[in-house]
Amino acid sequence: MRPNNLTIYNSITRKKELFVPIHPEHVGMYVCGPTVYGDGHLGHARPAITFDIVFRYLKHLGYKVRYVRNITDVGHLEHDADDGEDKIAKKARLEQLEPMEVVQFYLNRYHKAMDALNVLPPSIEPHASGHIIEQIEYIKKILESGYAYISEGSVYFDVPKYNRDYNYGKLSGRNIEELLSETRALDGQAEKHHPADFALWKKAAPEHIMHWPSPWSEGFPGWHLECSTMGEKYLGEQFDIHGGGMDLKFPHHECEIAQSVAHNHHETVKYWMHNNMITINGQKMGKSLGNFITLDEFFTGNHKLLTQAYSPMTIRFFILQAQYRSTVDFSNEALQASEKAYSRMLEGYNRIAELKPAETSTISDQIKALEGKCYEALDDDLNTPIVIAHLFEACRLINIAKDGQAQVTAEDINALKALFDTFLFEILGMRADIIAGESADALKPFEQAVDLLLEIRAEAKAAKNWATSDLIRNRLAEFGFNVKDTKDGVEWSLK
RNA sequence: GGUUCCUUGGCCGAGUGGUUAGGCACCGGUCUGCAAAACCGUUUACAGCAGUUCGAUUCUGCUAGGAACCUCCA
Repeated sequence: MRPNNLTIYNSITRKKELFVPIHPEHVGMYVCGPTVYGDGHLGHARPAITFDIVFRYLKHLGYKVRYVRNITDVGHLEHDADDGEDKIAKKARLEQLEPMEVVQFYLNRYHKAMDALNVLPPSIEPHASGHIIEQIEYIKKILESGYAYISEGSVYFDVPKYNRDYNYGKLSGRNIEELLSETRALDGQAEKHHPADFALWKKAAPEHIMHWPSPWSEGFPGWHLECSTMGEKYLGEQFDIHGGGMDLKFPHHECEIAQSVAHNHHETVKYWMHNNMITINGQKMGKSLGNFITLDEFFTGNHKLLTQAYSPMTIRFFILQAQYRSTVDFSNEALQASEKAYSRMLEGYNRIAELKPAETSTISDQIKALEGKCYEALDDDLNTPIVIAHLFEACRLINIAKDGQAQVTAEDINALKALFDTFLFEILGMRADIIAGESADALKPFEQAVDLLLEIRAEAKAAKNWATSDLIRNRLAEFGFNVKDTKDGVEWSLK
């Protein structure tokens, strides 16, 4: 194990804390996953990538990590026109599909997008629908402890009672008096004792197609419950990290805390981590505002707000160029800057192989310092933009070495290679192959044809036949090829 | 209205009580038959006002503008 200096910002204490796992060498991490009734959008990529970095870094440090990310496939209520009909059920009826078919369809697409973004699969990906029995047992225990009540076949969490014994609002900084005065009157509130009470079990309306038997009614679990239940089932009564988007702080995570305290009489989570939002024109990208762009649309460029397609690695790099607790604003300009930046970094990385080792080094101190600086940045609450800045510094050193402005030893070259392999590829999870896109084998004949044309051009150039050489270069440019004359000969790339 | 938070140069984005973040763009240079590309170098900041301080972009207060949450949401 590496010595652990990792500090993370704990949302519940509102400060950076040294990360000390509950069980030495093991880490339990739970992250709120997607609701699979639609395609994932750019906003969904943020927590996936953020906690992918946490997962990768903890593993790199030598911890045995169990990472649980749930799939919400039941239980999200809607309060508006459809009177609490489950969202997934609604969509299923709309499309005349089985609810589970909808879930599977979008889940497959979600996995595909995550794979493209090089997000590692979590250790366990439990479905809410597969844990109805556990959720019912969980409710029973809360009822036994007296923090819930039954009303008209539904079970509600008794927030005022809980708040007398504990502190409801601890995470989000709210207090119950405000909630009393501020909570709006919503449909179906009559069966609640207090407006702030929330459902643990909801009796299903007759037209509701996703429901399960329970001691209280034929119905479905409340939407905060799955995370408490599955987190405890797979990670225990106490675990290290719980993550999710900032928009889930209240009420979702607040309710989770209340549920688990009512259930276990102590808190479950040691470190709460929340990623910030991705904005578009300064506003949160999301379903309710209808201003989201799906990941597939980014990959294909098929959206009116996009001026081009962006590769998954461009998206990943873009997200990593901001610290996870800051909002990050989407724009074509910003994405294009990321695309160029990452391509430049890869060029730097590829240039390492071309470096000629010398006997002595003029920049070995600077090269050696970079590793420690990268660890320092990661240890400071996963400051990925700083890691990237240091990697650009490495690129600069590689370039001046390549240019002959500095000398490097074989040891330096290995250190540079290791720096990229560890930080860029292993921990930041970037891939080197993604820019090229198409599979190399399929492109081989085309590459050979281009090489042939450039050979002819080289001969023309040697004969000072500029007309021919320029014709080849200019026509290739029209077809979308960049031709570069370098000291070491001609290079080309597809734009 | 309440809770929490933000405002950094042309753009995106780090960070700090005094010392260059980084990227993109711009400009200058190197290279080149020319060009492009590449590489090197460099310029433009900390919303406004007041206070604390030897010194504030960084701390405090006020003002202006913006965001998230309070309803499903990553």
